[in-house]
Amino acid sequence: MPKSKSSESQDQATSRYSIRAVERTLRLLSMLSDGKRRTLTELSEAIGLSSSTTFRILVTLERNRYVERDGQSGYYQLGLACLELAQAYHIGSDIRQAALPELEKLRDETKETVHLAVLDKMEVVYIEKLSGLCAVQVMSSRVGGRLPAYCTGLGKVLLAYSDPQRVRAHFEQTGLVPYTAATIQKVDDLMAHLEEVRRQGYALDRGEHEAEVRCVAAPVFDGTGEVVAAISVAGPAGRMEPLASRTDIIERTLSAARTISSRLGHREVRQEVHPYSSQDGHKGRSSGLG
Amino acid sequence: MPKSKSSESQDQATSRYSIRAVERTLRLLSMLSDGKRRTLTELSEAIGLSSSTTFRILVTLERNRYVERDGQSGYYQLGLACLELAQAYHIGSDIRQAALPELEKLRDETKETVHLAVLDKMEVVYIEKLSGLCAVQVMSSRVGGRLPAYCTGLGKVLLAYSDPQRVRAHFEQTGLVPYTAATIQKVDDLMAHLEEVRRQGYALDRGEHEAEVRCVAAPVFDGTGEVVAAISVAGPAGRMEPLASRTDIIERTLSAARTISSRLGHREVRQEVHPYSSQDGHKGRSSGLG
DNA sequence: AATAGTTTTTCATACAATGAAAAATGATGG
DNA sequence: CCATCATTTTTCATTGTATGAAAAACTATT
Repeated sequence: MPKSKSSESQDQATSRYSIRAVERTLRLLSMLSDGKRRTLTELSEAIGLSSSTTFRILVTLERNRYVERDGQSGYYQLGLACLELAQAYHIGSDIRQAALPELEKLRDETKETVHLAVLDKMEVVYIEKLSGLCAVQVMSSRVGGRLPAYCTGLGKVLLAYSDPQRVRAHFEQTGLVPYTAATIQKVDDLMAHLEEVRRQGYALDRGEHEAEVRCVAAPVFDGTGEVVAAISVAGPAGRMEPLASRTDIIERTLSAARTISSRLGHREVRQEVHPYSSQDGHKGRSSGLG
Repeated sequence: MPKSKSSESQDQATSRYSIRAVERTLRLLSMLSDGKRRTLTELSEAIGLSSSTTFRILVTLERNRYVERDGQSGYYQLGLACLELAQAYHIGSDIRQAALPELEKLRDETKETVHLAVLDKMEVVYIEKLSGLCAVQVMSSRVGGRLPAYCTGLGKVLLAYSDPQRVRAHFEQTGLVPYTAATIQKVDDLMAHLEEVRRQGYALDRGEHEAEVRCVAAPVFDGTGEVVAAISVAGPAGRMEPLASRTDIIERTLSAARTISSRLGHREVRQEVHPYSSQDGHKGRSSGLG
């Protein structure tokens, strides 16, 4: 058997104060975060640690219900404690607290699926999802799930209020993977589009990630004027088309976003629809937009 | 005798293979699981470690998004990674997968809130919740949340199929805290009630935890014949009363539970009657209705 | 500006985490 | 049924790393 050729120098930027054992543990957890079951051997090979060390980490996690074993088969998977953490995250999240009532209202008004999301490492992470009242659900989104930012309404809004330099640098490095015919594929196009989104104050998604999905997304500001989240209304093309003309949906989405923002302490200095002569191109300060 | 003469005073039952640093980390996480924000000092005092150690744990968690800091205020709270873990837990959970379609059907049929839960350490942990279609929600249940088992429909079902010895021993030690006038308060009463629940094949809750809530719960079996979960339909007293006469709801709940069980490989034949206390079939049989 | 209360950093040391390898367990199949 | 292989648990010696103490850098609060 070939000794795991995977470079164990993978510990890379282990920052000055982080604890190795803990770091390894968290890596193991995130390794299990695809929901697949794995054996000890698989895990220890994947993470590049000896089976004894991996075993001890797993024992510790198991004792605390972060992983559980599938009966006698010996397969490991995530455990109950993970659910409890998520609940706690939700309880502690101002943003979600502030948004929930508005999201419900928005869902009831539009009958479509509404989302709340934040940006992390240039990806969209869904914080909340309220499924639409009509018929079948086809949205692939999940609370806690990640999607690329550049091809979703939520993501584009969030990117639009991020530092353009960083955005460009990131996507020039990673590239823009096309999911549908509508996916933006060139970084230049993306940057131009983001500027427009910022000018408009909202983003539209015309099936850039899932061909049949259309969506309207708007930014949520906090007390410091930063964009901390975004909300969206999404539905099948059939009901949302033509998107730009559904000013009712756009208006309601923007309105909900404004309400949530104000609940987070955001003072509307001016309307967000203003020319683009910013002093500071850095963080998305709404006052700096004008 | 193992040579463990070491004083494991503080770290209590640290099992043979668990890793101290990891154990501490997980305790810190569960400490944050009430959603409250805390400072480093608060946390280090609460967990009984030096501020430097606590700091290093937190740094490691933060790097991996398991905790985040509330701006400059320095307050720590759970982070995004927690959400992702929960999503992964759901994906990997057979039980939830098997149950979801039936739960949706049950919700639509009854218009009430339906739950899926498992037992952990004599507590009910909610795995899934689908809110009722009618009006206001008053249920305090949350996915990932815990409630005492002895005063909820789900809990009573799950206890009814657990080892009575253990159940009795546990509650004799912890006692039965009364939440409402209807809460069972004596262990003997509880045990007698559980036996009945088992005979019936389902449990009713007449406001034993929340005065205004009524609920019907039924067990879910897996391929080995074990009860691995329970489902319930719950709603306000006004709509559910008189509970025992709502045979429609009871029937539908039992039926859904049977379908889920069979999807988990449970064979309906009454083969695996547990050795002790072998009354009549404790399967989801409907003879005991009314 | 001075003080008190935090959070970060440094540092020396003990001991806890680690990999290797041996023992136990379990699966396969001839 | 035993022999073979694969995987999981346990043991063990070693070192490196996690740790508490204490000092330094910050932040309020007055």
